[in-house]
Amino acid sequence: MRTNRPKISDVARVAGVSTATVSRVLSNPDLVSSDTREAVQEAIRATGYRLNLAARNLRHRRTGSIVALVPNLANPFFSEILSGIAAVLGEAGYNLLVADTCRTSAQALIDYAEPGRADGLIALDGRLPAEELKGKVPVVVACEWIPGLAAPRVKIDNRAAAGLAIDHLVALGHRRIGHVSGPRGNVLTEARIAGTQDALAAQGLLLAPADLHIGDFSLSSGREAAVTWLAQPAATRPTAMFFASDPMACGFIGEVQRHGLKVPEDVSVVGFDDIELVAHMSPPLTTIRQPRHDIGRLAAERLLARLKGETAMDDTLLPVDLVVRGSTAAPAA
Amino acid sequence: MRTNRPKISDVARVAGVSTATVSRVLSNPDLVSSDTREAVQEAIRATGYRLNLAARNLRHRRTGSIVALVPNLANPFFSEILSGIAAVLGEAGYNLLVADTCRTSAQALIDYAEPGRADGLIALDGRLPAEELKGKVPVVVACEWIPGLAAPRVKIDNRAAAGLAIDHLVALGHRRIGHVSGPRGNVLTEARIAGTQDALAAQGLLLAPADLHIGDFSLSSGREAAVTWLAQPAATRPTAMFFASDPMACGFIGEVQRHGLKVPEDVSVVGFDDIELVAHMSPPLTTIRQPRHDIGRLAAERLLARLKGETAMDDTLLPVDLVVRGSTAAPAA
DNA sequence: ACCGTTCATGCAAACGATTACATTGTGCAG
DNA sequence: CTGCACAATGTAATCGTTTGCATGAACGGT
Repeated sequence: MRTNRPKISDVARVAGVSTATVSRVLSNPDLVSSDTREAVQEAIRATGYRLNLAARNLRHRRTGSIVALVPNLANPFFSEILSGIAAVLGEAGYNLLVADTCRTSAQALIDYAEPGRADGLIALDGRLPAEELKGKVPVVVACEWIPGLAAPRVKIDNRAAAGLAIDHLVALGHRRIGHVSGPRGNVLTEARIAGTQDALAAQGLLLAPADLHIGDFSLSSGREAAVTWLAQPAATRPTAMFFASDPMACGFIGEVQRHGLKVPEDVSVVGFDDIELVAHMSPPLTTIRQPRHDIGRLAAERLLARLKGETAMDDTLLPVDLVVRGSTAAPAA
Repeated sequence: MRTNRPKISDVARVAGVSTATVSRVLSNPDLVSSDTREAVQEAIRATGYRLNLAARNLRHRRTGSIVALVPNLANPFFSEILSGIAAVLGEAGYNLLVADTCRTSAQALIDYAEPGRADGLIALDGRLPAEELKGKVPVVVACEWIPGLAAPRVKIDNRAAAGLAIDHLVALGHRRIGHVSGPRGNVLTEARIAGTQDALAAQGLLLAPADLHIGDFSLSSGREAAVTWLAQPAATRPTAMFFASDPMACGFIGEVQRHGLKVPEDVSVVGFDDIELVAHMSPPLTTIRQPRHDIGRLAAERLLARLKGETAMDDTLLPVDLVVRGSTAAPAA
């Protein structure tokens, strides 16, 4: 570490003023006369001075960073949300700290919520312990939510989104529709299962227990669902499947095609998320589009507003679209 | 901001010792007798004391964070590298700061390299200005590299990787092979074009100017390459295409299929990166696998080693594999 | 009984900025 | 000419830790 980095007192000496004046030039230029201001700025240039953020933060009792807790950094779904968060925070002069909740110890995660570590926290993971987050830095939850935690939430209406998918399939003529969910215990999983059941019920249909597969959002769990589905007699298995994530839908389609069946002729498929690639597969995937970048942006904006004193705790619900592409069609006669 | 957060002096008062002793319990427990140590720990518990990192960092003249500069956070390719970086840094007790180079002003990016902001920097973007990074925090470059910057690099052998792809296609019997590259000015672009040309030359073949498409790694640029390719007379256009990224290969395949042609029957396709989804498309994509997670891990480890005093600046080259799947076959007779 | 070690602890000065308060100088009204 | 308001600057305390140095107690060897 260079020990010779110029500090504010060096600038002060060169400019022939006190450190207070230099500091004022830096953070409140109007308070100093234009003559001195220019002399100080010249001295800053001459010395190559750069502000030490740690010192400023200590004095201001803030850190200038926001931490985002992400369930899985490698998942493109989350990275696009992060991108939205980063855009807003960068503009506002905040640093973005990220931590992968699946690779970090529980204690370390809670420590991120300590003031002194970050000024605020955006949780993209609903499985964080509500109790441990109370009384620490302001929190906003995006996508998922944390039961029992009083924090603004930015998300979509998952039940309604599932309804869109089911209604589309029913309108095409499907009567037996299966669902591949996320892992048990995930709040999205429950909301989307409930939405599926509701929408089916509204049409006088039922989600048979055998047609509900518990997955984990990953490609391979979609493939496993395909194996089970393929093992059922063709006459009685669902003619359409609704997946709680696009990767699962892709895994399913890949496996089904490998067995010589065709999508959508032999089975219709609806995904969830609309990640970029699925529009270019064959068949292109019908799916529910989530405005991921906006979710990130809004979550960051809500958090910044809270840091400025806003106290509203209400949820923000973003609209979703059903994007109809080639993976859905009327069932075979 | 709670003003009543207990500080080290509160703990000291409760425990009946000096602040120095409390500090030693925290960072160097062996220096204090077990009696006092326990008293202090009890006082810490009683007061609910939590260390203020900003203060410690100020004193230690370090920040405890590493910043990663990513060209595009939303790109799954980078997010998996980030995941590797996060894994290593988290374990070592460092924070991971991320910034999106395409959404951040040039000055702001350079500021990240200031000591006081972060202790080190991992650049995933080769277009950062080498001059501006000199004399600041230690840097490691991953995937890409920055010409003129003396920093360890962690990457793959891009020329050799391109060679693997070309050799595979030639071995299948292809004689006219096209290449869709990344954007001009990107170091990977040049290396992969050179590798393609070298490998073709070694087989007595040539990359015709008309068969080199300049893309930008995105899906849509792959689709544009398909439009151009489709417009060429079927008899004389390339029978195989090598892409500098998987998304471009997907965009190409999607467009070609939409026009009723088949992969690999009508054209063989090789991608680059092996992102997770492409194994499940139809046809599954033949591609070059990059060990993304390992690239991230190694880059982080190299940086930590530099922070501990290691001075070696040599490059780390990671092995790549050709993953042969269904998108390549012998050309039609 | 004396003295040099060693061990445990305290005192106070850093780390590098910000800012409440004090001080000085200037202009202007009375 | 006096006094007051205000603008520009300086002085020094502060943010919460860490750590070099000093101190004093305990101990063992002679």
